[in-house]
Parts: sequence; structure tokens; C-alpha cells
Amino acid sequence: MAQMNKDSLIQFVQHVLPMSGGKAEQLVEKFEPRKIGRNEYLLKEGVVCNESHFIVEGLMRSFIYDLEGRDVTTAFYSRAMFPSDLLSFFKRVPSKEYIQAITDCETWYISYKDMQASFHEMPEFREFGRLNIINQYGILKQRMLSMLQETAEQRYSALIDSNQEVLQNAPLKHIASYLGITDTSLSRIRKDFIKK
Amino acid sequence: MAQMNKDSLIQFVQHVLPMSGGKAEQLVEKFEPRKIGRNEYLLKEGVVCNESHFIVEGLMRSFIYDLEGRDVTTAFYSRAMFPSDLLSFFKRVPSKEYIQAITDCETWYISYKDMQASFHEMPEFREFGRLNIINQYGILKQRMLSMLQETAEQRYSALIDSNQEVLQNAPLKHIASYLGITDTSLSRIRKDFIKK
DNA sequence: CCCATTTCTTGCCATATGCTAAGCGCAAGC
DNA sequence: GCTTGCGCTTAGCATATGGCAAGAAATGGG
Repeated sequence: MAQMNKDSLIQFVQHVLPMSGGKAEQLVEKFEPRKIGRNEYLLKEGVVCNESHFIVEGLMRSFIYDLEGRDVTTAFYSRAMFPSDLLSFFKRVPSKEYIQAITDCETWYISYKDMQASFHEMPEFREFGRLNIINQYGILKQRMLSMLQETAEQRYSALIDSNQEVLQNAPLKHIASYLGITDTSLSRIRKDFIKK
Repeated sequence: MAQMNKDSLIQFVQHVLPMSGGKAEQLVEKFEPRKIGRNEYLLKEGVVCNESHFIVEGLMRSFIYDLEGRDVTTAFYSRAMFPSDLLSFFKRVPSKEYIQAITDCETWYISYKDMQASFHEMPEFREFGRLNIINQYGILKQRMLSMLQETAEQRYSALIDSNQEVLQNAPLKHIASYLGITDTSLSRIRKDFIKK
């Protein structure tokens, strides 16, 4: 396997918490490369999430089965994002959701054990970790707001503006459940959309 | 002003991260009491959130004005919750939302500066802080899921089951915008609900 | 290459929710 | 006591979305 390049991860760390390149390299020292094939699972329901992945290339989604057995997409993850069940990872409880690769993916990952060790050894890592969680929270909150304020069509419009990759690779029904509507409705919305 | 009792805060800390009572007392040493009157603002848009409050008694809500100028309730906060704009507090950016007391409130609060100091001095405080943020994330995620999967009526039902205090003190229009519907719709849902 | 499956679209009708406006009850202030 | 404003309900109609089903189009596996 060709040696993967850590640059995107290092740049991401520096973007979250400004620091020297050398320090950033030190922070990500424990991250290991991984390739995940299309349709492969990164995490399954009932399992404690034990790794934190950073996506270099590819697209993933997380989903759950609701009470009626419907597959509900809870998030999409593409380049420079961390697909994981934060609750499961940090609280060491079984995951309630699945995470699956939509396309072939390449990631850098670190185990829970190594992350805890780095938390203890490097104050910058702690700070990076905290800011990263806060950012996840911010993303989720923004999405919550869009559910409260916007129509399904507006949410769809925002999604294709912000993440073309999802549109091109994820099947319509997964996008629909992510937006909180049915695939039928999304198909109609898309039709109206083309006219404009 | 009568001396407020720190027990509920101490118990909360121990609940989030099990530790001895003495250790817990040490953790919350920097928290100061505060009384907030009905309708008073804890935080306003454009201001950097500088304090983290723990509610001992009372009810608050956070809200924003959307692009059309509508008042949208983003959260309710009651006993043992932390009303704050996490993003503003930890990233030191201006808040996008308001936080206002619905009833007279009593809180224990700590300043950003003191919290940072405690983070550096006490590993347990760091761990408590991280778990606390993760828990906030979990609450938000759960609410996101309810928006994706449940009808407005189911969300209303869940709210009155879990937080009677909101129902009794918050005006219907604020509950409605929190649920993502109009006050008209909520009034109808409530009517249907009584029949059952 | 063919078959089976999945994905997407569309039509029909039902239901949920929004918008506007009217009306009622209640509490605050003059 | 009266007015005013607010909170809540209700009605009529418009729009958005869902449920179901059929069929077309694309995809994948042998």
C-alpha cells in the first residue's frame, strides 16, 4: 500500500488550533492509515466505538434503524471530517448507530487508548480535542436550526451547495432521510428545483 | 440573600464523573451563586458568553431571531442543566443567541477564566468538562433524531412527559417554535391530545 | 449478456402543517 | 371600570409532505 500523506490531517489540526508545524506533527504522531472499502462498516450498533477516524478521501454515512425499522441517515462524512459516534467513543457505551463507507475511503485513525494517552501528555492535544468536539456540536446545532427554520427544499439546496459529493454518491433515499423527508418528496423537490 | 446550597451541583458533578464528595467539593469551589429575575437576560446576541451557569431552581430558554425576524426557541433549561452558548463560551466568539429567564432562577456559575484555571489544575475537572460537553452533544443529537423520525405530536408528547415545568411556565408560542411548528398547529395538536 | 434488484420518478389521494384573521378571556395599567 | 395587549383557540383555505403503487431507468452479480 502506498504511503498515505499526513498533510491534510496536520493542516486540519493547525486550522482548529493554530500551532507550529512541528508541534502539529507531534500531535498526530499516533494516527495510523486505514483503507475502508465501499459498503464496509466502520462501526456497528451495539459495539463500543474504539477509533477516531479522520477522512482523507471518500464518503461515509451514519444511520440507525428507527422503531418502525426504517433506515434513517443521521450524518454524512466527507474529507476532513471525523466519522464516529462521539457518545460511544468518549463515554465508552455501545453505539446506537452504524457507520458505513459509501465510497472507498482513506483515513487516519487513532485508538481510544492512544488518544487518552495523548490527552494526558500534551495539553495542546487536549485543547484540540475539546475544540474539535465543540465544532461537532456547532455543526449539529446549525443542522438543528435548519430543521426548525427551513423548508425541506431550503435544506436540500443548502446541502447541494455545501457538499456536492453527497449528491453524487449517496442514493436519494439516504439523502431524504437525512433531510427528514421521504424519497418520494425529495424526488418531487428535486424536480421543482431543476426548473429554477 | 440566604446562603444557597451547593449540594445539587456537587451531586451533579459526581453523577457525571464518580468521585469522592471531598473531591467534588474541591471541583466546584470556584462556583458562585447568582439570582436571575424573571425575563432577565443571561446572555445576549453579539456578546461573548463569559460564564457557565448551573441551574438550581427555575426555567430559562435560549432563542434567536431568524432571517424573517421570527423568535425561534432553541432550547429550554431547567434544574441541573447548563444554559449557555457552548460555541461562544469555548471558542470566544460572539453569541448568536439570547438566553432569558422564564421564571425567577437561582444558579451556580463559574467564569471562563476560572474554568480555564481549573482545567489546568485539576485533571478531574477537565474530564468532567469533557463529559459534560459530550452529554450536551448527546442531548442535541437525540433532539435531532426526534426531528427526523417523529411527528410534531410525538415530540410534544415527549416534551410534556420529560419536562412538565416547560409546559406550565413557557407560553405556547415558545414551545411551538422549539418543536418546529407554529403556535396554531400546536394549539390543534394539544386539542387532539386531550381527547386521548 | 441476462436476470434480479435497486433506484428513481410519477400519479392519486390523505394527512399535517402553515397563513391569515377573528374572537374570547385575562391581567396590567390608567 | 375601561382600555390595551397578550395568550390561546378556532375557522377556512392553501401548501407541503406522506403512503401507496406502478413503471421506467440504472446497477450489480452470475
